[in-house]
Amino acid sequence: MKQPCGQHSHPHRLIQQPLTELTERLRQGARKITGPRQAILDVLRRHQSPLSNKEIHAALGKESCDLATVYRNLNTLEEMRLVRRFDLGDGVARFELLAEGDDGHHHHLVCRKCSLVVEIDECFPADIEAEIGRRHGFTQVSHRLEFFGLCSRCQVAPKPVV
Amino acid sequence: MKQPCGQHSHPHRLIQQPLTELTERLRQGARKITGPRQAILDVLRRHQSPLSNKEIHAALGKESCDLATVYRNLNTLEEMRLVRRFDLGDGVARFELLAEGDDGHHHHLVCRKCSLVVEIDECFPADIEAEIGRRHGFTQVSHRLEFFGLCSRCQVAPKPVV
DNA sequence: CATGGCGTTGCAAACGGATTGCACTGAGCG
DNA sequence: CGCTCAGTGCAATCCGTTTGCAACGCCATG
Repeated sequence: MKQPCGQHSHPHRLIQQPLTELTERLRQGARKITGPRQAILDVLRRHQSPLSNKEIHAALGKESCDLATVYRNLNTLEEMRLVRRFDLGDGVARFELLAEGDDGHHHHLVCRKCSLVVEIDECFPADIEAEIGRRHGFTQVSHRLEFFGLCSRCQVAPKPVV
Repeated sequence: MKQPCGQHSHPHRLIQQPLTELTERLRQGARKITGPRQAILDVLRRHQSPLSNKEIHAALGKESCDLATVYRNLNTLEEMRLVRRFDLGDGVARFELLAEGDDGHHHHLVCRKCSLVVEIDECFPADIEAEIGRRHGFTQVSHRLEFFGLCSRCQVAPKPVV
């Protein structure tokens, strides 16, 4: 079913432009540019909505690797700030590609039925965090904010459309 | 270690005032007033911070019951709007007692190190939800908002104080 | 272009929170 | 005071995620 990772004959084909920059960032962390690593980043590059480990694993084509490797890599990539982790509240971690220099701060509007995810611009007045922190003696305050609702499709269709 | 639930000799002792009201709401749902049920509500009544299933189970004294029963009861109680479920992002569900008529809408400020939880008043202008929904074709929009930071204790102490 | 170290991978086992099937118990109605 | 069905204990199970270990392979260095 799965095949060993060392066997792909064109290891760099999927990486298009950001190879240099990517290589740079990987090297800085004493990280290696492996087949699975590239393939995972490539899957994220092709999707706009946050993807779960399992979804990413399923989307890997012939470059597939073990699910555990997907987990490990996403943890690593998050550490390196190449991806951002989202918690949509269903107990499944999802990830988005993070652009260079981008702090990736935005929120999501999630459909309760079909889990459709829309990116949201709205956010807090930034000073509220500091204010809240000061009021309660906290520092380094950040926040997590997600909206939930019923998307237009699920309002009419009683059955979820995945 | 655990003892059967039927053995407590004073089944109603812990319930103080809200027995009538509680009984009312339980009866309406064709629910029974059992020992574990009372004990769980009582534990929540004695705490202000949200508690996990495991914490609640540990806090049950001689009224203890099976952990599975704690899970089942909290699901039931949430359904009945007697408690509110919080997701603090660590993959563990936590619960707070919900007062009669209270919609329980508020948010938390959580310490990243020691998991201290403080209740927060700040929230969104209510119309933002509707606005966001309208803009993206969603209805019934709600939100989840949590703040994370370093509490005053953990700012000085490098080690978490649980 | 060969070599070696260490970061990475596959595989399987384990982990932790949560759920569930089943037989038994007991709350509360008539 | 019985009957009935919600509730319970117990153990098995589920699912997302992590981890131990041996083999592998990326890549800095010679």
